Amino acid sequence: MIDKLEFILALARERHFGRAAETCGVTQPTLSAGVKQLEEQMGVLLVNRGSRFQGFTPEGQRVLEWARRIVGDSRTMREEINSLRHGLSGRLRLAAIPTALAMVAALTTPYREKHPNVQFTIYSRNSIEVLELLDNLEIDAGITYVENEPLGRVSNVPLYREHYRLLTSADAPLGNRDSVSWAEVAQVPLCLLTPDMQNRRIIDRLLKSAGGESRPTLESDSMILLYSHVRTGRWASVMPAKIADTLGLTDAIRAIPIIQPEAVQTIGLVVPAREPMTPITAALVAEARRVAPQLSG
Amino acid sequence: MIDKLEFILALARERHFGRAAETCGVTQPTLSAGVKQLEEQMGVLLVNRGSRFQGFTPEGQRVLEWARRIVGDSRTMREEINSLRHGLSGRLRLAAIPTALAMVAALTTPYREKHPNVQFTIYSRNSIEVLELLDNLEIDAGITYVENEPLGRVSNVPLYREHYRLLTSADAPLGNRDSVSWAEVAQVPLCLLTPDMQNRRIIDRLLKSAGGESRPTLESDSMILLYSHVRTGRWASVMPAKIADTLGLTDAIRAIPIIQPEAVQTIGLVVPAREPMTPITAALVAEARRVAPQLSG
DNA sequence: ATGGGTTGATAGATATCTTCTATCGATGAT
DNA sequence: ATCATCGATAGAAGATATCTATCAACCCAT
Repeated sequence: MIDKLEFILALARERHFGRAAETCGVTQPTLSAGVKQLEEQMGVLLVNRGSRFQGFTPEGQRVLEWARRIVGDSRTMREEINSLRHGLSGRLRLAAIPTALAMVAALTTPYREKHPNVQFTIYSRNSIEVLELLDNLEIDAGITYVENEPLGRVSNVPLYREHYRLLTSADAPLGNRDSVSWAEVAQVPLCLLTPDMQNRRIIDRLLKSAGGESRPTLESDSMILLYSHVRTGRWASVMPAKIADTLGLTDAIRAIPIIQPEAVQTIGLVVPAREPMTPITAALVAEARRVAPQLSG
Repeated sequence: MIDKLEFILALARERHFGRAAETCGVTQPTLSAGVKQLEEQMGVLLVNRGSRFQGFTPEGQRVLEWARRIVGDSRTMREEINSLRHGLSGRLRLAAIPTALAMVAALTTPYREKHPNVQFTIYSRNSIEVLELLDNLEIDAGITYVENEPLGRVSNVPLYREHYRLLTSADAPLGNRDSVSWAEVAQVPLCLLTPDMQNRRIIDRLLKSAGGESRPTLESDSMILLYSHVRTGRWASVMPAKIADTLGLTDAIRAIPIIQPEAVQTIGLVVPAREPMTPITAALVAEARRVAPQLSG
């Protein structure tokens, strides 16, 4: 039965019978039959079909909610029993927004020292995708903004606060300043993240409320790409202080605090709002609580 | 998979492979094989066996906890989907302590008017058994004391407060009084519930703290039996005011308030502490919240 | 000790269910 | 009109599950 519920989960994320079947490691007829069997047991159609997947019926959506929960619980149970025998082991799947990638190591490093048998898989995703992956049980935890856009069915542990810096060459127009305003930043051609990233939306909002407009010369979904452009000394960007520090800058590049307003965004760990958590996730939450005071600033 | 978890639940309540199998509607080898399969999947022994059932291993106890949850959720899901189609229908299973039996009708009657397709099964059990039945998913809700002995993993809705009366013939020693003390009651030969009932333990405690001792002439686990003895005019008992009122007394029998101390016990509805509840249970909780103010006194 | 009763495990046969491959019909795009 | 895509269906092969029958260990009483 639980495996049929996994079919529903796969179908929800793939929205396609064939692909859903593939991710479940079965053929498409098998998945079709599984869904159909669920429908017979429930006595209701769960999926609207018309020669292709057309979403879930209202009943299907409720079953989907339950499936998330039941499948999640059954995995947590297995993990818990496993931990009782072999200590903490398995794989911790994590997704972080690009601007937070640099600080993930502050979490994984002490974690690994305590639990050397846990392996990590870490995805770089935008904040919406992080929540989707969490919903679909494809990751155990996410790292994203915790106080802006709605989070949904998760609980969170604040980790640190993001302060913004103008990264620019020392000999560029604003290069000699000790601080700049958002209004001034709005005048500079910038390299920014793509608009699907919440960081970009935050910066757009700040620029707009300072009377400016966001007209980035260059967009990318990769911080590495933005950073490598800035390093040439010919481009400028707005980045969180923490990532600028981590990446390290040449002498010729300056990271100038942006004030007026002094904008701050909290980044935190998000985990499914369900008790109990898997032991692997619980240990990550504990670690997050431990390191948060050291990171904050 | 879920059906195997049901085997674990059945085994926990029956503590016997054969009987557990029977309640699951399978043969004993089938249940044995199911448990064994779970053990193989988990990689741990779940049940201590030595030619007979000897309880669960620590891992087995964890699996049992998860099984309660997962099986409960899967039933709730089915019920919820069913309610979406057919409105509220199915069976509401309830257990109440004997002293509360008389007031169950105050709950079931308005419930039935709103949801005529729901059928009821109502057990009379002691307070400990009520909680066990709840744990084992054998009932949807219980009615018992909510503030004395520990309740465990349940949430509760207070329903009314139990006040005690001495039921005795008008021409018996204390029969002409308007109120009596617990110390006085302790001198009277009483008909009381058996000591496995929390009501009896409460009364024993009250008698003892008034310097008396509990030496009931007659014990029974049935309120009907106690009541029928009192009605003869030759026996006395201590009962909650509510049940005395409901049963109705002859002219010759008086229900005398017992004061010093004026002892009060809260009775409430208890349901599994898990969200969401089955629609049938949720409706009962709503009903309980509605009628509680009218009952309290 | 010993025999009867009880308990859970095991063996083997049968039935059921599951999953696969192959193919079809419907739909939508070009 | 043609082609490609998608999900449903049919049929066969394989895997599982469940049953009956029986066994071995154990408990208890004599």
